Parts: sequence; C-alpha cells; structure tokens
Amino acid sequence: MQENYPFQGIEKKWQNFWDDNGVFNTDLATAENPYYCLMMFPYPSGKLHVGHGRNYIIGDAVARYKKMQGFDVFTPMGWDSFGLPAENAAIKTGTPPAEYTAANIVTMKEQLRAWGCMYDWDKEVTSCMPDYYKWTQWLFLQFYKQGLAYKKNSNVNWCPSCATVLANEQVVDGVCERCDSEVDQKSMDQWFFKITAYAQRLLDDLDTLDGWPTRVKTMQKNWIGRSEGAEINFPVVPREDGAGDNIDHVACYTTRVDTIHGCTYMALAPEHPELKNLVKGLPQEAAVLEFIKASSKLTNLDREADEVEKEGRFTGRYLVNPYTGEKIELWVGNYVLMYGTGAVMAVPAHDHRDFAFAKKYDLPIKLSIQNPEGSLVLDEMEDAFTEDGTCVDSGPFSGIDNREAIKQMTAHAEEQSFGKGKINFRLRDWLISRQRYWGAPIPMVYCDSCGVVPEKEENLPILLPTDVKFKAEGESPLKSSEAFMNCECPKCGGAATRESDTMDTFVDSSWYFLRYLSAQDSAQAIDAATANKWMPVDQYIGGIEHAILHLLYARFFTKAIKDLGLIDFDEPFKHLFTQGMICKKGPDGNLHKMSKSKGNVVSPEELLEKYGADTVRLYTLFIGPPEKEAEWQDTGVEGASRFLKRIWRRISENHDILCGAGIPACPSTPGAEQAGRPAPLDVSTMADPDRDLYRKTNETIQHITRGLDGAFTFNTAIAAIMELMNAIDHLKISDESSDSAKGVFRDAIENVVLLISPFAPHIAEELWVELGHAPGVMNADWPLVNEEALKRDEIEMVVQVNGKVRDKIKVASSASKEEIEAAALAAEKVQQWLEGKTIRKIIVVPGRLVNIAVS
RNA sequence: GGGCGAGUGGUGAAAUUGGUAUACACGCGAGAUUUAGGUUCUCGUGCCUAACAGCGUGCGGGUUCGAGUCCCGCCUCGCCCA
Repeated sequence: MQENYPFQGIEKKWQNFWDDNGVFNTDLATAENPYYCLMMFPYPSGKLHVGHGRNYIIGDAVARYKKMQGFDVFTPMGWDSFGLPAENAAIKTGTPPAEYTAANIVTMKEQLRAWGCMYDWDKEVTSCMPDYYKWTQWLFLQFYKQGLAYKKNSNVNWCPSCATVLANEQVVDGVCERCDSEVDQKSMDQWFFKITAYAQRLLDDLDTLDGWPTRVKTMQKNWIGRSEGAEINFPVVPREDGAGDNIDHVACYTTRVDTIHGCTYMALAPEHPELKNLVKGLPQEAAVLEFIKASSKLTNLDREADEVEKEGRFTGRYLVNPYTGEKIELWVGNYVLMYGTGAVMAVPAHDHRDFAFAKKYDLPIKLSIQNPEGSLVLDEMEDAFTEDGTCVDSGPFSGIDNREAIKQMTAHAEEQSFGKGKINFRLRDWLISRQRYWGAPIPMVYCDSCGVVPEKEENLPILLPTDVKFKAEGESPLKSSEAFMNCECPKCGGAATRESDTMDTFVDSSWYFLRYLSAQDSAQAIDAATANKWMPVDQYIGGIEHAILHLLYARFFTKAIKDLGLIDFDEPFKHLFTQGMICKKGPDGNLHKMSKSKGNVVSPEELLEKYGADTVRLYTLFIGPPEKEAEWQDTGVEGASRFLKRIWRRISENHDILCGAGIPACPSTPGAEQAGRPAPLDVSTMADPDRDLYRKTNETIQHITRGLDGAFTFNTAIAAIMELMNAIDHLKISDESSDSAKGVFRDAIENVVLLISPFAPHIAEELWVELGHAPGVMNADWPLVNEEALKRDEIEMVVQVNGKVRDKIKVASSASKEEIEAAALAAEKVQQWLEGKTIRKIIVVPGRLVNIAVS
C-alpha cells in the first residue's frame, strides 16, 4: 500500500468504477424501497464555482448515505437551460444559444463528475431540448383548456435592460432580480397562469409540509398574503353641474371596516379606470390629469416607500360614507396602487399614511377607535393609532370591541346591500409571456376568422426557429422569422400567425422533477404509475433564494397537474432543505456571496488539482451548519486535506496489523458482506483501553446516524469522525498489542472508512479495498450501533455547590441516588465548600451531576 | 413599522434541547524529527491571577438548585412582508 494519499490517481479511477457499474442508475419500475433525492437543477451558465458545489455535495452525501441505509435512491440531474444569459451571449458573440448551452452543459457535467457527484444520467432532462419543451407546451395547452392559462391586457413590470416583462415574483425591491435595473410599468397583452385560483390551497397545504423549514413556509404565507376584509361601496354624489356620468358608486376594499366611521375621504389610485371619467369637465380635471402623468413616472416601490412624500389632488367629486351618510371628498393619491379595487378609504386617525396625508392637505381627522386605556385625545395625536381598541363615535357600533365590530359591521353592509365580506390575496396571477427568444414558444395561434386558437397537440413541439434576429428591443425575436410566424389555423386551416412570445423559464422548472421519472417517454409527459410511486420527492435540496418563486410555482403546477387527473398527489416536495450561500471576502474587503461580479470566486479546478475532490467535499461539509451562510477560508481546506492524509497514513502504517492473520472477526471482516452483518465484537473480554475505543466507535456511529437522520449536521458528523481518529491514535496499537486490541482497532478503522464514505467517497472506496473488501463501499451496510458497547460500569459525575462545579466523582453506573449523594458529600473539595454551611437541597441528575444547594 | 432568525475565544464553530460553556478544526506558541523550508508527531492556547479564588455566551432585569438555552425590556445584524 502506498505511503502517501494518492488522491490524483484514485479519484478518476473510482468515478469510472461508479459509472461502469451503473451504481447510480436506478430501475424506477422494480425499486422496492424508493427514495427520491433531488437537487435543484442548475442553469448552464458556464462554470461552477465552489459556492455552487455546496448544493451538489450535500445532495450527493445524502444520496450515498441513504443508499448505504438500503434505500433505492434515485438522484437525477438536468439543466434549466432556457433563459437570458444564452440569448445575451448570442447578441454579444453571435454564438447560437443552443450551441452556447450545449457547450456549458458539457463543462458543468465534467465538473460535477470531478467532484464525485454522481447521478442517474439516463434520466437527464434538458429543458431547452424539444423532447422536453414539447411537454411544457403540452401542459400549457392543458392549462389553457382548464382556463388556467389566459391572455389579458394589463399593466405589467417591464425591465428595460432585459427587454422583457417580468412576473411580480421577479421584481425585488422595484428592480429586476436578474440585472438590477429599475422596472417600469407598461400596458401590454400578456399570457398569465391563474395561480390565484389555487391561492387558498397553496396556503392551506403549507401546514401539511412538516419537512419544510418554517422560514420558507412563512415567506410563502406572506407572499400569498391572505387577508379577510370587506368591500364597501361608497355612493357617488351627483355632480353639481348636473352632468351625468354612469358611475353610481366607488368600491373599496378594507381590512379595517371597524374604523369606517372615522373615514374622512377616499383616495383612488392614479390608474383607477373611472378616475378620468369622474373628473371630466371639472375645474380640477387639468390638475388631476397632470398628477396622473407625474405618478406614472414613479415606480411602485417609490410609491410605497415611507421616505417618498405622499401626494394627491382633490378630484372635485364627493362620495357618501354608507355607514354615516356623511359627504366625504374623493382624492387621487400616489400612494394608492391599482391592486384590487384601486381605492382606499382613508381613516387618518387609524392609518399612518392617511394621517400624514390628511395633515399635509388639511383634511379632517376623526377618532373612531379608542385605546384600551381610554386615553386617546384627537387633538394630541401625533400619529395614527393602529392597534386594537373599542369603537367610539361609531353609531350603533359604539362601545363594541373593534375586532367584533369588524364582523358586525360587515354583516350590516351585507344586510343593507352596500358591501360584503371578502377574502383578499396579495398573490397575483403569474405572468408567463416573455418577449425573448430562448424559451419555449407559447403554442397559440391567431386566426383572423377564428381568433385565438390553441395549437393541435399532434403538432407539438412548436420548434424554436433558428433564422431569427437577436436584439433586445422589446419586440419578440421570433417575429423576425417568417417561417415560424406564418402558420395554418388549427381550426379552419386558413392562414394564421403564431404567438411570438416565449414562456418564462420558471414554467420549465415547475415540473422537471416529474419529467425525470419519464425522461425517455416520447408518448406522454408524465407516467402516472411511476410518478405516484416515487413522488413526492423525499428530499429536495436547493438555495434559499428559491423560497418563493420556484417553490411556489412548482407547488402550483403539482396541484394543477393533479386536477388534470395526471397524478394523485398534490405537493411535490416532502422534505425541503435550503442550504446557505458560500461567501468570501472580496477585493473590497467585504463579505459577499461568491460570484463572478464580486471577484471572489474560488474555482474548483485548482483545488481539485492540489488537494483532490474529497478534500473539497470534506471542507465544504465541515465549513459550518449547511443551512447557514458560510465564509470560505482557504486555510480551512488545508485542515480537511490534513485529516484525509492522516486517515490514509494510519491505515498504510498499520496495514499488516489491520489485515494480518489471527485478528478476531469484526463487523466488516473481508468477505463479511456476502454473509450479511456478522456478529458484533464481544465486550466482556476486552481490556479497558480497548473497550473505551470500542465504545467511542459506537458512540460515533450513533451520533452521526442521529445527526444525519434529523437534520443534516454534516459539520458535527465530520467532527465526530475526527474525534474517533484521535481516540484511535490514543490506543497506540503495535505488533505487540493483543489480538483483542487489534480487533477493536480494525473495527474502529473500518467504521471511520464507512462513516466518511458519503462525504469523501473516493478515498473511502480505495481504503475499503485496501482493507480487503470487494470494491463498492456504498454497497456496504451503514454501520449499526452495538448497544452493549455503549454501556459503562463506572461513570463520572460533576458535583456542584450552589451551581458551581467543585469536584468530580466516579460512581458505579448502577449506583442509587442515595449512594451518589453520599459519594458527592464525601468528595474532598466539596467538603471544603460545605464547611459551616447548611445543606438545603441536593439535586441528583442521573448520569450527569449532583448539585448541593447550601445557605 | 410588522414577522421570523441570529449575536458564544484571535477565526469557522460545538453544546445530548434547562445540567461540566468553548467539542472539532483553523490560527498562534513551545518542543521533537529533519542539513534547511515544508511535512509529520507531542504539548499548550477564553480573560485575570504567582497560586487559590474570581470573571466570562450582545446589554439590563427575571424565573430556577442550576440559564448560551426559558420569560420581560433594550441594542446590533440578516432575511421576508409593509
């Protein structure tokens, strides 16, 4: 056996071995104990850095661990390969997106392999390939038939730099999540998915997702944003000049109908559809129109931000508060957004923004909720009171608790037919049209005589043309291909035109986990039997940045596909693990997420060259709790490398002892894997130091297994293996050692190899063979704890006096409470501390400590 | 402004969920091996102290025999929603 750890030679060898033996190929039909281990599939952007690696290394470790536990693990991989970067590269360099993407896929596949991350490549999916997007288009058509896909004109988010519209979810703090450009509003005809039809189910079913981090569930809950409130119609006071308009009321939605007696004006969004009509011909018209124009230049973010001055204009019109019969002014305000009714009933006394607005424009303020202390005085208020209290000056509702008043006042509105209780969601329908080339074409056709017609299923896929002009000018590039645009109407056969927009790439990634299970099926999108057997995914692993977008869309798709009758489950991911990002200090001295633009990427190639894949894997897992952010430190890699070298050296140094004749059988003696799990070692014949090491080995197995089954505590699992190695060195084995000691030593070493194999698989494979086993450590059984080994005859206990540690005692593990107390009181140092004191109480915590309370 | 999470050595971080605070590693210091550097192997490493003792988990209170962990109030940072 080589003296030094030859990582360069062995890693390629074992990667080939895993491939050649199809170790990660899963027979989906015959598997008896399915475990679907899924990692978020990457966008093939070029090269992966070590920050990206965390996702795949965690996933690979889980897959290998589960495999050793006897599961039929399915770990597929694929490519979320439609999207802007490929298209932007085409604009810049002229390389066609398909070519650019294919090249990147080759590179990244090699990188994953070099990390030792192995997948069932037979089931690879690539979302930009016709055999995949054919079925994305097919799903679109099914959604269309169900009324889940529809086209409408609306104000949409427009990213001028990406030259396309964006979904609400893709606008973060008013800027495009991709390129950070400020997002404008634009009125366009666009395709939507009716995700709002599933809002309640998406919310309710979050409660069933026990295996999801609460953080992610809370984020989704907030995003869906269910609120219970009332929609109230305020009658419009007819114009004084007698001119008629057809508007008899303005509806507004509120979650605080209890404050409505304090409503002193109403504010409309500048985009409110009736606004221009309401002011037509009035002296205020010019000012209002001007205001609408000025507001349109502000982004939604500006309009909602606290720092931006709230502005408005009086419209010259009045409404009637249906509860009080009072006449109130109708305003237009830039802080009102055109969501829902686009109208806000303003209650300055009980809403911060209304309060500021009323002060600014000298509008009346009326108290309608009194605080529980009864101490609110209108003239002394410096800001709105928004908490709960009791209704005052609220007609028949005065004196009622405000929460109760919401119910009664909503009921009142319903009885009087001027309003109704309404549940509102923040969630908007999902805008999926994109004015870009590199995406799945939306399979719809426009015919002069038949209108909007869905393409025939047998004509799918509608292939992306290649004769297009790429330019980011807001016109869909597909329009430049006449061959693509001109088609036959699927209904009447006449000349027609295709939809020129493509689908948001999040559509592709909303169902790829289903396609892995029927990746090569050219006859259907989803194979029901296979999907029902393997889904939901047992473990999904990915970045927290997808907490809302991708994970919400995927849940929506799963529910919609279930409603189509194609599958019988309605949540896609049973357990979700979101790993933290890897950060590193950049040239600017600050900590940033590892990214090319920050100049702080560590590329794996150098590290693999210098230390090997196992070191990079081990360090990545050891760096910290996997769900938290972590700072990459180059010196840390050194430590991981040192540890692997040490394991190697310990085995090579003692190779003769480990594989020598006369060593008692231990759990994994050569040939044992054929015979199943052999009997554990016999504790009763062991000398004390041997028994200590044997105990430590079993404690380590227990600790690691518990950690990996609950959370993914890779960092402490690796620390535990390091501790075990320290204990192994402590035993100081030599040729003169007893056979029993040698057996315990071998058992400990074998377990180190088994326990580290999910994390550092190449070295584990090599050492497994060196220890005399048939190749394929991941086919070995995950070690079991020998309960006998954990027992102790004697235990050490801490003795505290008044909660401070004063001494330690050794007692028989069978000792009674009285015996322990006696031993504690007899301890020498304890006696000193007890001198002249009265013992008030003695607490005995079995197996841990004794605390003597004195006065 | 609301919600959630975090704050522990010089550094990354542990702590069986109320029971010996700082496991494991990095770094640093001392020694051994080596002709040298590197490697490897010992030993040491929270603060203060000659030692005993004392003090130590962002700050201030509380509950408890006992609090990093639970409760109340603050400060700072991160994320989501406003």
